[in-house]
Amino acid sequence: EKERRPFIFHYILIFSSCCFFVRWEEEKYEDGVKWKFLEHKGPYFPPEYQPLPDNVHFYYDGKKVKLSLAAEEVALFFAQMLDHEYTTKKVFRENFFKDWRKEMTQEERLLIKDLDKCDFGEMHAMHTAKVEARRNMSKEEKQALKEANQKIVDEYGYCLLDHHKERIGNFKIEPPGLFRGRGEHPKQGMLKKRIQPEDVIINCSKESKIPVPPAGYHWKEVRHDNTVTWLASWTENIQGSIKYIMLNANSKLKGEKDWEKYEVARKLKSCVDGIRNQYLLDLKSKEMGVRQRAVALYFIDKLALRAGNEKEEGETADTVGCCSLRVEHITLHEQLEGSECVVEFDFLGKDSIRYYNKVPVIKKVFKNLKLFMENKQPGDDLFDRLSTSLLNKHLSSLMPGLTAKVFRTYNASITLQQQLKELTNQSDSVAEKLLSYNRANRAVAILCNHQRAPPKTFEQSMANLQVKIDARKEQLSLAKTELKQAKKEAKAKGSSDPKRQTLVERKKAAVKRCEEQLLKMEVQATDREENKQIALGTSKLNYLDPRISVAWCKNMEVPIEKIYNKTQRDKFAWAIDMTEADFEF
DNA sequence: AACTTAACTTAGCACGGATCAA
DNA sequence: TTGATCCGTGCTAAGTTAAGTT
Repeated sequence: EKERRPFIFHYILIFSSCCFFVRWEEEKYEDGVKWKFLEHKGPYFPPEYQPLPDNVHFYYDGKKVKLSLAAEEVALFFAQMLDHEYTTKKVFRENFFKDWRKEMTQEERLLIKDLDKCDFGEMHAMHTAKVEARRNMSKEEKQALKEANQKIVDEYGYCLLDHHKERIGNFKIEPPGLFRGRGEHPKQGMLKKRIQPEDVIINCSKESKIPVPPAGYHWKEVRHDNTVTWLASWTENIQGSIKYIMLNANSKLKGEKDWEKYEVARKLKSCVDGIRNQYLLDLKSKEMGVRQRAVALYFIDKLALRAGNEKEEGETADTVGCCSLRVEHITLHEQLEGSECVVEFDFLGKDSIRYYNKVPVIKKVFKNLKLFMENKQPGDDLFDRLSTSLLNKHLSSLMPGLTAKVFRTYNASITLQQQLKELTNQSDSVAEKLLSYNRANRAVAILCNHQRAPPKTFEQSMANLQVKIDARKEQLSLAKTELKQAKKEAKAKGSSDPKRQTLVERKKAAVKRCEEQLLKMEVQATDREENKQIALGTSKLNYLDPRISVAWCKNMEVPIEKIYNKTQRDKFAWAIDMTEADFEF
């Protein structure tokens, strides 16, 4: 099936409408309507549980125990994870054991009372062997497996939305297993239950071919709601939240939404000065709530903090964003490392990623913070008169569509644009330009605190690269000597011998190629070192207006493939198609 | 409730060295 | 000796699903 991008046409109409007054409005549906026709095959269910073979056993207190099917399945979830740190954590083990016991028969429950007496060794070994066997499959077997998977994608991976075939993002029902919460999650280790067709709501057009549930089962519900974009949903048993099956990022619906997001952020660019002036004035307000709002906004704008919704205690890991900061998360320094009025932040943000930063702030903010912290305990809210809904309500009154996260998008994108301007030179090589691009990207990732665990093999791979660089240096000096030699010989015998001349040319080319390769590797080493703990992908995919990158590529004559891989080019197809070199965010 | 953002896990693939046939 | 191909390693891309925002 050929790719298609109808929404690009749509955008072009919107844009050209400024100049030509094209009647593009007809393209749009009435408010809230996302589609007129939606047809799909429903979600793909994970395979049924396969009981243990007869030669694999579970032992309790040294004795062989044949578990019931349900208990065995859950035991295997744990056994499979034995290599993982999770299974050493107290909370994880306790949650697992509690939920496992719920799956046991009365008899099993009476016997199995202590997780420490459980021996999952054979089950774990079986799992490891399976992983190994899979790795060692023959080419033919791998090919067969690949084809089988492709068949599933072909059948379940696409839907028909308003006459167009669209890729679905996640068409598979999440398989059962043990919940892997991030950070100190109070529910880690709990049993994430198997989803049955009876749990699944299907959303599609009335007049479409309704997806058929697996034989012998029924859907929970089939509905026809064209004001939402999801194709199927179910409620997950850990938090009781709803999971959705939605379209791929390269779809019209997602692409349009993405484009809108950046348009809102660009609108903020045009009024951010006024908004900044306003919150600077608000720092002096008589109303405490307004002052707290102003300080929070100052942080969100300056530091690109997330909004920070309140969270239910005991349901999730203890993490915070701006509005939910507590007194214990900041330390005030009148004087620190040569700066005045420094705020030291130390808290766990989304995914329990630590945010640590020392930031000089203006006096008024500093004074307000002191005031907010007066007579409070470490565990008290810093902004006790503020919530994300209050903050967002205020923001939307300043500009339609403005919310806290728009500042993150805006500051990320504007930073990229500035950094690219500052760091890149037309005369640089492509490798150097790419290093500059990555550095600009990195500045954004640091601003947004996008971290990653350093790769396990980091040190080794840096060392390997260094070895290669040294080898190339050697090669280069050799090539240079050879060039000198060739030149000498060419001169000595006079320029009449064309063979000598071509040899000189060839040696020159070799030196140049060698130099280029060396530079490329040295640049790569620098880039990798600087990127050790920084994740560039998140900002690239979610915060940086792709049109900035596309325009930069055009200006710098860098092929777009150098900065966006296939998936990213698909997702940003709209930007790649519409953006001219003179685009400005 | 619906949707975006996020890091982690796994799959797949490119690359370079080893091995083998011609 | 040379070119082809095999094979393991290490990295990137894709997939997964948790955790945010509105």
